[in-house]
Amino acid sequence: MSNNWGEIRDEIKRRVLDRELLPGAKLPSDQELAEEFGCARTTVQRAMQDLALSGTVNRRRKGGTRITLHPITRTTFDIPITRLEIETAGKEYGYYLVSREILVTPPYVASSFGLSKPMEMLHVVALHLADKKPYIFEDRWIAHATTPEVLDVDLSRESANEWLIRNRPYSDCEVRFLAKNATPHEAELLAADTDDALFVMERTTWINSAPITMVRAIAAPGYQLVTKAS
Amino acid sequence: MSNNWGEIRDEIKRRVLDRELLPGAKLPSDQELAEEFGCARTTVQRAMQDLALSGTVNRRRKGGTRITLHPITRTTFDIPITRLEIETAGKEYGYYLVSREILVTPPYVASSFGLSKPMEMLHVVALHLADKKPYIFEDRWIAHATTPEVLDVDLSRESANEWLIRNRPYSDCEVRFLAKNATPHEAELLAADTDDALFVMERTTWINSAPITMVRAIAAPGYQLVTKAS
DNA sequence: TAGTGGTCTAGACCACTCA
DNA sequence: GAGTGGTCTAGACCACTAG
Repeated sequence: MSNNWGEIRDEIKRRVLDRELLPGAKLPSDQELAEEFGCARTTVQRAMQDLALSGTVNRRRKGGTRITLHPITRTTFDIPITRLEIETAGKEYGYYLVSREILVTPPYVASSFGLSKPMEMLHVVALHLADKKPYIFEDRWIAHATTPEVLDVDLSRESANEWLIRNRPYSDCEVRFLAKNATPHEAELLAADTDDALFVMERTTWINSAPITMVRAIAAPGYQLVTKAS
Repeated sequence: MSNNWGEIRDEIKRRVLDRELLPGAKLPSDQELAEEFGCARTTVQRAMQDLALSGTVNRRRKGGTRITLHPITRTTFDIPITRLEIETAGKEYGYYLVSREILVTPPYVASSFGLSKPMEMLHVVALHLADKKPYIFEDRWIAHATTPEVLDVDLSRESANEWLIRNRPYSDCEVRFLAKNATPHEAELLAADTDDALFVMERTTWINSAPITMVRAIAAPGYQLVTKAS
């Protein structure tokens, strides 16, 4: 007799792990499970909501609940502010503004925003340091047409990322992870060798389809993104 | 007067995007919001559950609900079966078993599993092809002590990944993303050049702390992982 | 210790979709 | 058309924690 939704979820998970329920198997209806567990249907619904969210089961009206046929690994990454990531690791944070200028967007930036024409944006290049060593190199474009106040910010003291997070929420965000060889310039800034494999995180954000910023964050050699999945 | 939870969620989100609610701002209690929106408290609770899950707000008993002070980008990746990923992209899937042998785990594998001592595992190397071109190179260790049936599977016809997914659910999974330079061997298999930057996805899975498998999937040059975030 | 969020119940109606 | 999941209500009690 389980009367909390977490126990019901765990019991269903156990049946999957113990192979009592195989991929594709159909579960009883919520109503029947409620009777089995001796609880209200709402409670079963809450457990099933969680299992559906984690990808364990698929639910369809009239079709019922089934164990996912082709399970996928669903991973969630929280990408923090770089300063907090470094400080949380117990290291000393450092920040260095490399350049700041208004330029016309090159094609790859415009296309990332989905713009049909190039436009002027604020281009900011900066370096984040952990214990005085290069950690992440940041190449950022900011649409000052959308956020004009950013032109008055002293970006040599505070990273554009932190200012934007406090002052410019976004409605949409696209994230890309990839690998690239270090250019001589990147190698120099990151204390790496030319052609070293570097891990790159790109993010583009919009507010109601108006561009806000696009950033390419290039990590120093050895960087890993780690997470636990369900 | 909103009486469905999605509308309430969207209205709160709108207030955040329009900067009517700033990071750190305290929201009225669920009870008060229920009166404002003219609905039951349960409905507000459902909306808030969603906002908390997406990282928009923080909720604490007695402390109330606040707009997240340091918003983070929370991204969710679904890592599918490679065959389905290729077929979904409308390409022809190919699979080639490179090697299969029982070996003692090298230190990096044992430590990834959290094992104190090395143990014998099945080591499988395979290549996934998209339209006859190398797509992902897979280097996998399978704990046949946990899953002895895998020794009888013909891994030249079916990838170990697909067999495991159908036959060996996991309770825990750790995922790592990183970049590495191609070794001569990897370069040859992936039709790349030695030292090309390659994107690597590593996954280690357990069932109730017993090791199942660890895989290092190395993608051909140009591979990107893309997702939309909230 | 009092306020706030988390959960459960019992019942109702609706929305989707399978047969 | 009927079965099943999704949502809403009104009320209750519990669990956590800020002041």
